[in-house]
Amino acid sequence: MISQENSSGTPLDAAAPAKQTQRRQPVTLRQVAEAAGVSTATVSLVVNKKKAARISDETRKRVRDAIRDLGYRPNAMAQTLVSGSSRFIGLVADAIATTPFAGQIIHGAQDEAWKHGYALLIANTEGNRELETDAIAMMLEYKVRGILYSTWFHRATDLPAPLRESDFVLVNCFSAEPGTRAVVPDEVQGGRSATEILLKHGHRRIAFINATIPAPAKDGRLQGYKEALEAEGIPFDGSLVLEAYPDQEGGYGATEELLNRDATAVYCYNDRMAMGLYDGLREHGLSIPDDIAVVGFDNQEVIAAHLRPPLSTVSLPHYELGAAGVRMLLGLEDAQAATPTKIHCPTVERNSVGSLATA
Amino acid sequence: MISQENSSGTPLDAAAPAKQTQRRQPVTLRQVAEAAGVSTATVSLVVNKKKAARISDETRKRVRDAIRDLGYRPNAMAQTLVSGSSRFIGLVADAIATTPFAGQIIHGAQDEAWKHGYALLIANTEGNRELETDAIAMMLEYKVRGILYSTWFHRATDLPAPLRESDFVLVNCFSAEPGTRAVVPDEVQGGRSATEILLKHGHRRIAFINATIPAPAKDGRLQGYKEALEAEGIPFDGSLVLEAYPDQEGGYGATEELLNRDATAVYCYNDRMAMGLYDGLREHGLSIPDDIAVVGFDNQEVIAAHLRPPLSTVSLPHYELGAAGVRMLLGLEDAQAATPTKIHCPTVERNSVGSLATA
DNA sequence: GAAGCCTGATCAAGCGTTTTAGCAACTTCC
DNA sequence: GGAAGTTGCTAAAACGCTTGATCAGGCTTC
Repeated sequence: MISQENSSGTPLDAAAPAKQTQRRQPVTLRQVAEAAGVSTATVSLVVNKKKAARISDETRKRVRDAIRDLGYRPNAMAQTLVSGSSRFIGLVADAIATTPFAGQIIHGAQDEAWKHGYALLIANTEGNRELETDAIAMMLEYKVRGILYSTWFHRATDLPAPLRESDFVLVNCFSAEPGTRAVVPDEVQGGRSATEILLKHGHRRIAFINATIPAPAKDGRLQGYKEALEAEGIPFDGSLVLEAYPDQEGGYGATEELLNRDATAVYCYNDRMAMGLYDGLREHGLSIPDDIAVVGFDNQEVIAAHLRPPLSTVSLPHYELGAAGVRMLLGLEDAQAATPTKIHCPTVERNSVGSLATA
Repeated sequence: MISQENSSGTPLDAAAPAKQTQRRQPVTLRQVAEAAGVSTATVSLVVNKKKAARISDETRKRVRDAIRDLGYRPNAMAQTLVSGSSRFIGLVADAIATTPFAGQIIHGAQDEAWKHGYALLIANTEGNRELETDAIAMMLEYKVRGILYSTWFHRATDLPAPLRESDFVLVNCFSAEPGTRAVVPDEVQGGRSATEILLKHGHRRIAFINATIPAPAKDGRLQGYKEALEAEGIPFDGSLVLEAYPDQEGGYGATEELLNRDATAVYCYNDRMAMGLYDGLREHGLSIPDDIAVVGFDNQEVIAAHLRPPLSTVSLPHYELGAAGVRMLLGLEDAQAATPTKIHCPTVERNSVGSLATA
């Protein structure tokens, strides 16, 4: 039986199954040094490829051989101890599993972090304040370089107190407090783009099914809709703006009302509403896009790309939000002084608006 | 301008924007000790609530006051250095953003890990072997307690070499290598359950649209289907088993063929196929569940719960997989010797099978 | 041939904890 | 009143690494 290198005494260890493979005690710098017949300082210099250091090729090789033979891996904890700050970036998210959005934020943040040699330390808090505080405390104890505080939908947020003890950037949310860096989707531009897709296809009477729930997205997307119409010289007609709960049932339920409006096209607050609307329209024997064109918002792949017909929509740039958050945290990207940095929402054109004729 | 506590010299620091709030240099044990007029040993004992330690209430209070006043936070890196192993569990995933599944594994793993005082260190590798190796190396350098290696769909996998240097558990995948611990969904039981939903509603002629792609799920779900029929004394009829690509288009495309089979119910390999099938059936003017009952598999919320009618399905227990993986890693749950531990797939009944009469 | 300069390496301090051994003072006990 | 305990606390080593200071020896240079 192999002895446990960790006998620190959690009762867990007692129950641990036999090791799947003999795992050696971790090899230290000192052992490498001894094996190579040099000092630990020398090994350290070789490992870290310090160009300033003067080490002969011969020694360098001896050290490298020893490292390889022993399977040495630096102890990042020890390194961090001396350097004072780790290569961690913390990411606290309020809903990792319940929506596909957080996943993309994580993905973007992780890619960007890795690019700069950082690893992500993730905490899922489900919006629970106490968990949040604990998570941030944990991150602070691990001396993270900074923290990304993210929400699954774009909204205002109160900062948890301990966040201030660290460098931080808000992702997909923002705070009223001055001087907080934040990165959010450009809802207004997104709304404009969504509307423009329809305008481009010649539609003039475009309905908008907005959400009932107050949110930056609700205001922004409506604002964008108005701007797009205005740019085309089409007067805004409030009767074309409906409201419904932003999910499939809401979209489905809005069908009747929509049909009263005599629109040739409709822009839905999100893809889920569009999915419900598809069902409603179909029940009325209407075909998309011939009888009515539809665009959504969010680009939830599993929905938008696979509806019949596939849904034109506008992407929420979650990946980019995560990546931009990391860049901002690392000071690679300037944060505007007062307002959150806005990330472009790209359009994704599919067949729900008709053949892709350009205006 | 506040001086940077981290002047370790990444060029990034130069560009860092002014701090959002004055952040003190981290407070150390020694400072607390000085403030309280005691030794660092005493502070450490108080912080760690060692019951064995004999500290007077008066001293204890002085120390606690100092901790509060100074806003002391232990340096986890230093703690790890002395204890030899961190409170991290690594999780490497091959597709964090592209599917909703990994999110749930993370969620389950994180909850369970937190419960035992561990934090999750996450790496998204998109299946890239090199990234995987790097990620595992990073985790080893941070002295993780162990590593969860997970895939987004249930499959066999080759172990990346460095994984063996750590304690590890495979999640949602398995290896041919003997003695590797793994936790996977119970596909056979899932297939049985899916079929049973339909049997329970009185169906006897049940079609199964299986996937074309080879996978444990393909075999297991078919096996379960057969078992369920057999238990009811219904002879297996191979002509009732179709195959299609496991997505919406596949399901849609299978409609015609399905209708030739004269089945009163159909069990789809996954929810996405069911979604496509819904469209196909509707185009034929058939109604669900009256003309034909449908069940899916996976319980992809955004689809299954919101189709019209909502889809009965079987859950892939991703949350449980993550949680069980952690428990197994910590030795809290026994791993069977030879085969992966199988996690139950619960059924989720909705209206796509008719009113919920019990057999 | 001494002063100075490279070159290639080592020494040793220090990062912030934990933890064991031990010390001083006080109490108890006979 | 001295041995034996008990109580409350501290000293110091150790964890694995980085890094500025230092050193030994050989080579130039005048």
